[in-house]
Amino acid sequence: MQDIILLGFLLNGEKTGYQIKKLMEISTGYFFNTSLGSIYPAFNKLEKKNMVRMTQIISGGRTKKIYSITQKGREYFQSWLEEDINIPKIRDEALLKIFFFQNLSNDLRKERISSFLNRTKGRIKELEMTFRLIKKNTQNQPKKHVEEYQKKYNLDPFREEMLKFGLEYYSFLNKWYKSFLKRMDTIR
Amino acid sequence: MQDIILLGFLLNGEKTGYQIKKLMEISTGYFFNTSLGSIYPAFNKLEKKNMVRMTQIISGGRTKKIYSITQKGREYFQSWLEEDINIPKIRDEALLKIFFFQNLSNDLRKERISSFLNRTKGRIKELEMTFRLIKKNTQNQPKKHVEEYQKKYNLDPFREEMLKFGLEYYSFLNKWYKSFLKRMDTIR
DNA sequence: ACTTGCATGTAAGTCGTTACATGATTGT
DNA sequence: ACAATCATGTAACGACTTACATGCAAGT
Repeated sequence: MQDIILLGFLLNGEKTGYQIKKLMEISTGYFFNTSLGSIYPAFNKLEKKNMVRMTQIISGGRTKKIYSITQKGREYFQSWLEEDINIPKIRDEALLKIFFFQNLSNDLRKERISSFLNRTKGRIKELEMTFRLIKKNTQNQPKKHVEEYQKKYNLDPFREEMLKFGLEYYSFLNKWYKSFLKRMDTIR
Repeated sequence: MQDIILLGFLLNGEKTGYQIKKLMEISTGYFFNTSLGSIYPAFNKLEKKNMVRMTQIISGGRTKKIYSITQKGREYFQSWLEEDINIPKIRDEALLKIFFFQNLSNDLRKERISSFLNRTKGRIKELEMTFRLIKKNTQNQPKKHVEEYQKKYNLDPFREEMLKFGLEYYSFLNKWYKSFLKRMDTIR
């Protein structure tokens, strides 16, 4: 899966590992993120498998390794994309904690859920900000500017959909935990 | 986290690794599951750390290793439980696939989402069945029977809540993907 | 002068899975 | 007889993360 996202990001233009990391943070960040310490070795492996091609350049005194996707890489990515979509495994520490909540005092239970709620609200605000930024840069703007912006962030309608999904997902979480907090006292 | 769930399940009585695996499948299964191949080594490590105590018994010709939690294990579990709840990382392959949907034909997009929807419906039905089973065994039943049942499955109100959460979570997914499918043709 | 960001890389460790291997008991 | 379930274990591998290590460039 690590490989896939690297290949995917190379589809619309060559990039360095560092660039991809930055792109991931502002786009797939909330549902898929990976560290630089795993991106670089991953690229080395992909190069050995002839999935990507590397060009070393010197830009402003800095050495950069720019990767582009090969035909083989494209085919590999495509076959992944065409596969059936697996139901996500939710490995959720929060749910696990609540599963064992019988062993926690009611006061601490409420405190932890409240603080959790605050952080999900923060997450929602972050996503809302990204969304507003997109809208601002794609609505009522000269076409050229919009295209530049979309190219820079590799934006497309489906990626926007994913942002919307994130927003609704965290809203769902927020709603559920809020009502859970309310019910808390009545739960035994 | 692997360790934590093992310790947590030992809180209400000693168990074998195999038993815990079975319990996991019917209770935490949809949000946290782990393989036998990692449970056994995990127990060995926990024993070395004096978090659990092992008693080897022979029951019906079979050798079993029954584990019980120690004081040290209890403390370790408790300190985990009392910690702040982290926002879950959703590492979702489904979302990643949709993120790259621009590279898939509209026909395949629809097909994949439809099949995905069918499987989430299956998941919902599974959870509904478990839920009905609980209700059947805890409502209008002699008290003794209910207690036995709850003890067997380590049932408590919070664990029931987690089942309800799962149901609502998958319903949310279902709803979102359904509307996504409908919108599909209008998305570029 | 100093901090932040750009840019890459390695080593150690964690955490987990799948596949393989064994063997007994229980139900059909 | 045969399949399913109970019961344990190991080996190989995979996929990461964190911490460490280096160094230049740009802005304040």
